[in-house]
Amino acid sequence: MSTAALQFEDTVDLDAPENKETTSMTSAPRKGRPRSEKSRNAIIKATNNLLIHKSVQELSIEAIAKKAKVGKTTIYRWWPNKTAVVMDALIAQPGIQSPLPTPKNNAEAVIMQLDKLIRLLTSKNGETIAQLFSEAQADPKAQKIFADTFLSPLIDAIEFSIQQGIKKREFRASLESRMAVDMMCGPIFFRLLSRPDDLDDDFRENYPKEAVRLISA
Amino acid sequence: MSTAALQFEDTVDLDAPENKETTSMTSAPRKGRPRSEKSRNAIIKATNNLLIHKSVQELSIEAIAKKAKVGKTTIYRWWPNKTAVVMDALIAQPGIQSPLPTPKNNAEAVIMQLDKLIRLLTSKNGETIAQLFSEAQADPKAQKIFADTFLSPLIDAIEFSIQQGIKKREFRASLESRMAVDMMCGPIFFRLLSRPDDLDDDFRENYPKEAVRLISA
Amino acid sequence: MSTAALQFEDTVDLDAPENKETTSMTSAPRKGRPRSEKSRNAIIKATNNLLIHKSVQELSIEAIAKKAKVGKTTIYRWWPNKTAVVMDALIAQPGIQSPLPTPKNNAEAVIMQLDKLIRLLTSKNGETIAQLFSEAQADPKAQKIFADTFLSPLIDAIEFSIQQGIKKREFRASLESRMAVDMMCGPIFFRLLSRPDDLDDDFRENYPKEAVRLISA
Amino acid sequence: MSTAALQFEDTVDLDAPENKETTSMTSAPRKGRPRSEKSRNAIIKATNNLLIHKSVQELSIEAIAKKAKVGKTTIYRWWPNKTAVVMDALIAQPGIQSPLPTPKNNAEAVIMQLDKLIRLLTSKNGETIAQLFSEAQADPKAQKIFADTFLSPLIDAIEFSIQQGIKKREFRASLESRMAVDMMCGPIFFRLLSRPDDLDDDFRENYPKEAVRLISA
DNA sequence: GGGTAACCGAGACGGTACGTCTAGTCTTTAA
DNA sequence: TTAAAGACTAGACGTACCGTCTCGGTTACCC
Repeated sequence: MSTAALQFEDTVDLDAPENKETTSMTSAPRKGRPRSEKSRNAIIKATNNLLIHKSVQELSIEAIAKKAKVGKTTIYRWWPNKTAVVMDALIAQPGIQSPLPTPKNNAEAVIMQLDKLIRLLTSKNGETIAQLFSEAQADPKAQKIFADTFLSPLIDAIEFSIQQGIKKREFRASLESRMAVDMMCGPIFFRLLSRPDDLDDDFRENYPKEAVRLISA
Repeated sequence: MSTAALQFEDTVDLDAPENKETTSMTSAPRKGRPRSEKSRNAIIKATNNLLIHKSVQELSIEAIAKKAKVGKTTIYRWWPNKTAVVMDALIAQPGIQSPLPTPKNNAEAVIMQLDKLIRLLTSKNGETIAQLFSEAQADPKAQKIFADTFLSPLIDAIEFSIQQGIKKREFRASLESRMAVDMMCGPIFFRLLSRPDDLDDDFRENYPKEAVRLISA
Repeated sequence: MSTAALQFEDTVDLDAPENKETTSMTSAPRKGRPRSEKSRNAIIKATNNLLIHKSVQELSIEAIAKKAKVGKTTIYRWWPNKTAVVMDALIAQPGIQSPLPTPKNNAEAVIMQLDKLIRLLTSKNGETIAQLFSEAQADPKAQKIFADTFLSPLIDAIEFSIQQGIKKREFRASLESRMAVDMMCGPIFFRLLSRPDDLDDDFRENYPKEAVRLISA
Repeated sequence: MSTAALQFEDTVDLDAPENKETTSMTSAPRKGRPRSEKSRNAIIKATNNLLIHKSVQELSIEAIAKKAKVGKTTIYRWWPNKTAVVMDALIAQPGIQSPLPTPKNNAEAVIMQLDKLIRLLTSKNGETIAQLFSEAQADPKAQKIFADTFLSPLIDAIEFSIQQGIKKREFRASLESRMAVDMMCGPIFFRLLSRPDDLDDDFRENYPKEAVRLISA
């Protein structure tokens, strides 16, 4: 999904999926009227606008269609459900994917990645992401979309750094990388979901260092 | 909320709240027809039965009322929302609260508490709890209910153990107890929500010890 | 529309119109891509197949297009509406038009025409015709198509016979031919629409004679 | 359904049906909130208002609900389909049922009944009735409703007069009453459906007499 | 022991959104 | 150049629930 080699240039690489439903990269000479890019943009924009004042749960496909001046069918044609639309809308926002500066070692890499994650979840989209994460719980389809589009790229990158760190003896050799990832990211998401207000500057300042110290050799 | 002194006898004490909305323990000689305990039980039972085949999100007040042969109004009179009903239904299940044996030190206490938490989330109710946690994201009222009824008792108990541990020099002095709690519990919930299948015996075996080791002095 | 002279050779002449929208008989070397006869046949066939299980009202252009594996536009380009398509599909069925034997007088002519009409409406297409007649009520365009293609040829022929009969003193002189036609055909259609089951052999046997007797001198 | 004895006082007796879906005549102590008569009236009124500018086909349940400020469910709860609503709306209009003066014989009775029928079909509701008649073709449920509510009362009354007339030797003895009814009513409905504009004063003046003459002894 | 107050079930109410379907139009590529 | 394919906007369909309301009835307490 996300090539580790690219991690610091396009860590979260949310636009990579090449999801055949939403993008047509195939050069097959498609017949008929092509998908309207204008409609797609209108839908994404409308969704983002509505998300400013509403929660994901309150959001309705109907409202998006109305605001985007688009037929409901057009939305259902290209996205399987609300979660998928919101996901795409989220990704389309500028600043979601920003490259990280090159770190001097893997500890610093992880710290930077955690810091970035916290920043992301603290931003005005944090709440939306939390809601998406939640929404996904009950719907395996949505869960897969969330995992593929958002969670995996993020986690894979961190895992890669940790694996590198273990190899280079920066981190403890006894570490299982997957559990290490959970230990790094878990607390952040737990705060997001349980006490989002405590996801503050103070936390962003201290947590990454503290966390990385725990796994350092 | 939950007195720390009781932690090992009734740690999770989910039935304690005496929420004035759901129970009337006040001995004030209320007028009128008293609440029908039969109806309450029917509702709880119906909810639990429905939860076997449906997710919390799929569950509807209407369906509960129908199954319990109860008027919708009766549900709305006693519970503010679906989350509250499900919560009560969950608590009513046997085996949710079980006292823990007395630990020989605070490290062991935390390990036992984490183990218990994992067991709880791995049980057949784990999924329901995850869904409740999620559902709560969009609705502050539900969030408060979930926190008060489930999360706080649990976390407070762990925090108490950690504080004790810090005081007794079992745990690192530099620790902020709140963050330590997040570090202990976060990874568990993160797995629950992101890769519930990895919340397995192996994890239950290893994680608590590993986690506690990290904060030990 | 239908020349009276042809009445007994091709009374109902449903395929006569040479409607420029539906057929291209002009030998002018039309430019551009020629109309696909394959598509036309597929549409007609699909329509007839769908009519076996569905009423005209339940039939949709969309369904026809899908079944015929044809774009909706292709249908819209060649037929103004559903009624027109169904009409063409009906006509394409074999056995709709059959010439009548030469009658010995106008009374017999009318009887034969009524008998033929009843046979037509009793056949497996009778129901479809009734539905077309109905469908036309709400849509003037459809009404015109139905009248031109089906009703007028039929009625004109009967009216012609009646006019001849009046002239030859076979029928009462006081008769207004238009009203006489209504009196002949009305009861048949009324039964068709109100109690189609009563449009039976018995009726076909007795009605035409009875009706003609009423207008005979 | 319609007692013949009442024919001239309440010939069409459209409000008789005592349809269990729409009226509750049973003295059973009904549970639950009773049906809102206010809503029922609002729906009927809205339907009639909309029918002024729209055809039955153009009419939508949604539009009725909106105009009547009523939930769609409320309409679906009490009427099986659009046809039924329109039927009830039609009946509710004043002047639909008007008693006829006492006739001096059965011939005059039939003439008066035919005249009334033509008047009814010529009135501003004529078009709606034609559309209902049509709409009913494809839907057996609607057909039954139309027959029971509108057609039967009307036809039964005429048939009764004809039967009386036959008994009293006013009409030909060879007549089968059912066919006679079709012969009387068929032409009227045929004109209504095929050339409604010809359903004019002239026709109303002449047809009934002409028709009755045909069946007179 | 009658009155009264709060409960109970049932179920109708006005609404909102769902996901599907169809109509008729518009915009491409293929013939 | 036109045909054909298929995406487009628009909006109705009938269903499911929401949270509220209004019934007739029941069950306690309080005078």
